[in-house]
Amino acid sequence: MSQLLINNIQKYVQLNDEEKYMLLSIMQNRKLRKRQYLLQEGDHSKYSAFVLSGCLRSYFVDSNGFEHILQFAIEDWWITDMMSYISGKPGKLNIDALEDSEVLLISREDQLSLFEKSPKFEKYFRIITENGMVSNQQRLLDNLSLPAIERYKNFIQKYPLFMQRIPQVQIAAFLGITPEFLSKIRGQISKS
Amino acid sequence: MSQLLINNIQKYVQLNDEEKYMLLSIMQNRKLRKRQYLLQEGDHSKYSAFVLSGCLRSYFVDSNGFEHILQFAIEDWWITDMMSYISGKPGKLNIDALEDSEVLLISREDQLSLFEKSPKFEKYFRIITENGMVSNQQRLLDNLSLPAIERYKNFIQKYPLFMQRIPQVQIAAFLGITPEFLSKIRGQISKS
DNA sequence: CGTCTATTTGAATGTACTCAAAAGCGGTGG
DNA sequence: CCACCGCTTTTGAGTACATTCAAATAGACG
Repeated sequence: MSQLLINNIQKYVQLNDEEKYMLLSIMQNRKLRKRQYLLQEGDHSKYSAFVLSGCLRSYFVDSNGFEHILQFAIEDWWITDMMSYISGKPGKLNIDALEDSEVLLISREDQLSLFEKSPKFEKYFRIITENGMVSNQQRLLDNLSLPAIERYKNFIQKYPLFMQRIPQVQIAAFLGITPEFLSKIRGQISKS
Repeated sequence: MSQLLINNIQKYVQLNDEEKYMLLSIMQNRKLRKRQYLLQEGDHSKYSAFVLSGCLRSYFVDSNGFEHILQFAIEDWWITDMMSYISGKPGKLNIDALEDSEVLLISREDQLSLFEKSPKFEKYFRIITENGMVSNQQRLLDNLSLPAIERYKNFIQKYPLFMQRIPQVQIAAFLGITPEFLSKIRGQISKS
């Protein structure tokens, strides 16, 4: 199963056997039940997780108790509380499983020592971080420039896979609207 | 003046004289007048810019003609249309100068060849990209979870330097509100 | 089947926008 | 150095998008 990670990396850099071995020997496998936390607010996010199967989310709980979702991660995606992961400080995010899931964990320490051992790993993470940044910027622009109905249509188009497995209440928390309003938007769309 | 860039890099990695020379020999100096474009929508963002002096902004113009600001960059900051810069495709952003400015430009090609020549450069850009991603995520969460007045208060706290030199209409376009509404918020704050 | 959660629907409310106009401010030329 | 012009900020009234709260309906799971 960890072949999924190797393949993901080899989209960007070619690894030799030694490098593959180094990587796999430091990554920890963990299974999560649906609704189980990988990380809770206030924890130090010691690990970054690569999803082998299932679906996780990272989210922030605001002062009124509302959840705001930063990221969904299905198979072949990375997820962590980056802020806490790179700073080593306690984070504000929660990460939990929306489905029974299996992940590979890498600690920041191990990741940095991997970078020292082979620049290929640094290159790989530099590239996926660049890509992640672009996604975040695009999402920010969508939030600034589009009304909720357009953001929802974009979401459907961009992440058709998510639609089939993620409850609407979670999608609303990702789009930045209430579940009630998302329901009204859907009614509006299906009539037109 | 390009010492500013060297110092910025040396916060994260130590460069020897050869590396400094490699870097400086490929960076192009450019002066911009106030209101001058560094990049226009539809262009390929060939360069990433390090600001030596002055202030630039990157922004998106929506279908109604409204501007939404993704980033301000003053001295010691990098700015580009990352999406276009890394993909090589035409971008949707504009970048222009809010003040007379001076920047150092690096092309993506030269940047990548720098990475090949010394992993220190890749490390540096990996780190600042990670940091940029964290800022973007924080901003996204603010937009999702806070009303405009709180976002404005956060902005003042976080970027006191910007307050003194950036017009309110630009700050409104960054916060995702109209200039009229920002003015009303300010009235509200100064009364309390 | 029954319980718990997710979704839909509706009425009242609030945050932020639109449009219009006035006031303030800064740069430029006479 | 002042006057004027253009641009930014303020103010106000009316409106719209999205929320809140409540209740009904539909779905999922043991």
